[in-house]
Amino acid sequence: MQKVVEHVGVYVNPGIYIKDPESSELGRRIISGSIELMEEIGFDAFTFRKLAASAGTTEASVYRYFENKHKLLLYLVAWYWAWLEYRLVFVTANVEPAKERLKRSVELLVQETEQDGQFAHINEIKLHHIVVAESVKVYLTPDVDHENRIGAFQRYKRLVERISDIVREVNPRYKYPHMLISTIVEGSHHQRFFARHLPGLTDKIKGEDSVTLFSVESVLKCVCQ
Amino acid sequence: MQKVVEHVGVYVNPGIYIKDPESSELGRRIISGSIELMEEIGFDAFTFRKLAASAGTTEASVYRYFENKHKLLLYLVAWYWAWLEYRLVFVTANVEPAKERLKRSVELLVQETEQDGQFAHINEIKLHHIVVAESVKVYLTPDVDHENRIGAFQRYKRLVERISDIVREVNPRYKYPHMLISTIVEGSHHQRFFARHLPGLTDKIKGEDSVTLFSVESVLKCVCQ
DNA sequence: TCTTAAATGATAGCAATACTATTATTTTTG
DNA sequence: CAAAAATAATAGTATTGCTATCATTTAAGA
Repeated sequence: MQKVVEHVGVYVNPGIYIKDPESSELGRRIISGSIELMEEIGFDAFTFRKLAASAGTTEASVYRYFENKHKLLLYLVAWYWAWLEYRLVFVTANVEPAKERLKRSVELLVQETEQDGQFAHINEIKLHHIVVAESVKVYLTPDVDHENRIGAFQRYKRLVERISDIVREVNPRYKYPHMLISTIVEGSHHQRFFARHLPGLTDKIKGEDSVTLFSVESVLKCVCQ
Repeated sequence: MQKVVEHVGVYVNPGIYIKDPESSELGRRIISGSIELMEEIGFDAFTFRKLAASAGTTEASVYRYFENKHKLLLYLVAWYWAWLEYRLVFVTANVEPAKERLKRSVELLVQETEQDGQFAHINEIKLHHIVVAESVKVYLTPDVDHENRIGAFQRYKRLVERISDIVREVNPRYKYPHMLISTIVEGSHHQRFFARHLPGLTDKIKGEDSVTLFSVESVLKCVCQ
């Protein structure tokens, strides 16, 4: 029997996995092992065979948890969104005015990640690297529509929805809240990647986190006035 | 011997291919065939074997033009950037003030593509779909740094540079011109994709091209004031 | 026009990948 | 402690990504 472990509010849609990796020691080893390995060699070179070897199990066992490596990436990214949403609650609680809440939300979305001690088997910093480098591959696939139907992007959509609500609070007449937020989120991933590999496509100013400053400034300029 | 065909200013860096596909009839068939096939089945399912079949040639012959399918995608995307840069010259020629030139440039970057009769073997509309759905895969790879060194992203970087120059003309004190432009370009791809598959992440208002309106409005708000 | 080189086609083959299946062994749990 | 569930061990298959070989066509130079 499978127990549903609802880990302090960070909870991933069951449609994504075959067997909940939080429900067993091997499952957690698969998750932590895949974060290590994928961060190191990238999604394309990542295989279940290599994962099994590095996590001390077999290919067949990994397949009992995830249909394929694409679903596993989906799981990692969905976990990341769930984790962000969970933290969003704390970051915005009792903050007034709405404009300040918006600022803090955007900072949460785009800032470089710090380790969160609560989840022993998840290295959040490496997971953030994976999200930056691979998360677009999660929806840029011919199966988007099907995966959307099974709720694979629920967590992402809800996060964007929540922050769009704050945008509307700040300026109810602003026409493109979802577009603005999803552009900033995806954009921050690209910009972090560009800063490392294609500096000609970004602006890195010494001594500041340019991505965060740019994101907050852009959102506020677009929404207010 | 290979002739270099510099097709009305749309010219791709030679480091990307083994043999210039513009230099032979088979080469052009490979390009047009790959645009058709890749648009239909997506980059991941696309293989040289399938391409050869649909273009009436053999796998081995395709390999004489491109090292692998990744390089072929690189070529298609680089061609697209070169084509955009070529059109940018016309769109901005003799336009004053700089703010109007910026507006038109952004429109060119983010608008849905129309067919250009000049290039018989290239379907620009389908190519734009490929760029929207697959172009991030071109740099989100462990080989970015190497490919950057061989000039694979030259065309993209130069396009962003040119428009950043216009931004600086409009407002010399604006701190993040490259970030702004590359965010808007990549963002427009995402938003077009979201509009089709994940509408919850975007805002589609009937009777308008929301992506273009949002992009122009955002750039002007960020740059001016 | 003949000769030679270059480009293409036809075919084969190989290592790696993405799975599936089978059976043996261990672990869990009622 | 028995039965069921989970995992390990191993094997196998179709597809992919790529290389190699050699025959044939096409183009180019003398």
